[in-house]
Amino acid sequence: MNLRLYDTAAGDVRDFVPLEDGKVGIYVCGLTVQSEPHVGHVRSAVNFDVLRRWLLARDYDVTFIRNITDIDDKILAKSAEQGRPWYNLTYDMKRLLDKAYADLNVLPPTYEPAATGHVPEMLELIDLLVERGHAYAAEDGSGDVYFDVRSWPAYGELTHQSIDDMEPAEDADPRGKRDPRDFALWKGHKPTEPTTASWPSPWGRGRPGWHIECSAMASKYLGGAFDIHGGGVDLRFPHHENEQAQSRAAGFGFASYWLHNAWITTSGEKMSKSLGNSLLVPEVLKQVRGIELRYYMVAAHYRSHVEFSFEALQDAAAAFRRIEGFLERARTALPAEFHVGTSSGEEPWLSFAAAMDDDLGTPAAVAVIHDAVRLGNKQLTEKDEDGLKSTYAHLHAMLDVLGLNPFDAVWSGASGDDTKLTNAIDVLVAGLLEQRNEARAAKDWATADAIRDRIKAAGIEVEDTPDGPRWTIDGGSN
RNA sequence: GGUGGGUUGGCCGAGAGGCGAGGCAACGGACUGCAAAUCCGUCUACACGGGUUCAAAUCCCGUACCCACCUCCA
Repeated sequence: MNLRLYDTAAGDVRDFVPLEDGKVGIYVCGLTVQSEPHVGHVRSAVNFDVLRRWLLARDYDVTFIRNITDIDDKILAKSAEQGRPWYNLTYDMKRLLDKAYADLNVLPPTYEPAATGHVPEMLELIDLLVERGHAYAAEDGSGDVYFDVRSWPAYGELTHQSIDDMEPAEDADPRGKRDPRDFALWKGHKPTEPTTASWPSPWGRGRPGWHIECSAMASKYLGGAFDIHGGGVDLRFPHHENEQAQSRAAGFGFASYWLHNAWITTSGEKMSKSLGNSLLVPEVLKQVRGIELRYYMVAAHYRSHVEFSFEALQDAAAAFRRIEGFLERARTALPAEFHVGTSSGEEPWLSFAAAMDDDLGTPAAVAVIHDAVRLGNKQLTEKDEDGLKSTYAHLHAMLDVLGLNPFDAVWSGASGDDTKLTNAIDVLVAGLLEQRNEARAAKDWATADAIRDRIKAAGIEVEDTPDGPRWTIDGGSN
């Protein structure tokens, strides 16, 4: 069985064959750190995190580079608006972004290069493009350097467009451009912009254009040719088209596969257009736990639009709690010394793997997980310990691939205070449950139910099981 | 104008010629003092109009509507 991925450049699903056996290099366009991360922003990170985890599960040696863009027009505009240095804005936003990633169990990349740390590499690349006749300094003395799209016949190949069919941008400022579609590799410093946002170059002080950073950083950390380049659909054009054009014009092979994740929208429109803060990651995490939000994202295919709604989010959370509930019951039922091994060529792993190999078919993979949960619940009631061990172990392995294993240490609070608290509650609840048991033994149902209601009022759910009552804090363990 | 994607049941969300993913909700049953949880069962579908085929949600043609991108965007 082979992994197959949808490649935007090919417009179809292709067998994944890495350039070097057993190794995969991935470059993902991260965020421009100019505002607080909302749910839409983190989807991309979650989607590509799943890709990465699946490749790791397939025993690939994965190098995963995800950049941040920390200098651009918007950053300068916003920082000016907010009356603080641009580098303070980007630094703050980056810290919030890191927190959001961590809350969603997105693995840290191998490295996270920032544009401003790679100006020399970009200048080197621009120089090479000028030398090869694919770039030119603006003729109006602005200090800009442009990529010459007409000099690169393959321009448009990634998004299957021809230059002549492209609508010139309404606000295109022709300045010193030879063709309105030429794009900036380097932007000459403007007196209205802070000098801290400019770097020396052969063309005078200035700052990098948007696209060049990814070309420079990808080749620095992954080599001139690498396996997978990812990002949101909106980046296909112009960003990725331009990246590919300039890299290939410079003589690099660049990416073999292009993967693009779809949007999360609200009321049918892009989140960036939505007003209000309710979709910022920390806000959403007031309603559901990080693992539940992640489940919501993983349960949809990465190439499908997700129409965000809190109702759907709550449904997803309920579905996830079913999985979690089983795992907790199974863990209690299994001997404490039972350790989960690695998964192998058995069901349901095989079905799960087949789903994942099919262009990361997480919806089908999640269905396999639910089937396993149903089977496991049956094994639990039938006291089929061997079967239960196997199901439990497989679920661990599958959930690990999706980054959704509730027992993963990342989901529990950072402090050890949780355990203390749990123990304290356990002692208190145990006392009440003892009273309730006495009442039940005396068939005094009114008293028994009153005690249960009282515990419930504290947000603690009591369930009677064949092995006696057990309690859980409402809505999971967060 | 060009390019790409979509429309599935009460809701979410897969599938891509036959064998009805899955979850949530609802209903019935089992279990329970009652619940909860769990299990078993049931129900509501493929935007519209044609066509191809023994067989279409799936392929083809057309129509409608929606979304994204065309140099700020995850």
